[in-house]
Amino acid sequence: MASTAKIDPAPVWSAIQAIPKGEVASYGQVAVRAGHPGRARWVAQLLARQLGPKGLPWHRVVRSDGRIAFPTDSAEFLEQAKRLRADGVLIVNGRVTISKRSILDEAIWG
DNA sequence: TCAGTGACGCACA
DNA sequence: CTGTGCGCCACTG
Repeated sequence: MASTAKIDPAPVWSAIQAIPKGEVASYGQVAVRAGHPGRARWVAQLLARQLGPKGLPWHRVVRSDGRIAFPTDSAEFLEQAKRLRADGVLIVNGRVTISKRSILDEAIWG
């Protein structure tokens, strides 16, 4: 069989959808939640390819430092920052102003 | 098949 | 605190 055998991204979309409004999660945390620990880059790649369902709250996925993955001068950055603010998340210096990484660690699922 | 790439993460200075 | 370097792994051409 010549199947491409690519990993099923479904659990990844599920993990992102599971992020509560007003909170954010890191790529690594999403990867773990999706059952693929250490695949943070893979998760980022999926989003970069703009795959996944339409209503996917991709803007709630940030770096482990709470930093937005895009350059501060990028249009994509402004887009994500705008959406996060709409969710009630405050952004300062391109960084999510949440109690350190309360969420990035395990405040959500841990 | 091989080599390059990247919306990452972490250790170290 | 910031900046730099390396490792990681899946996908693309």
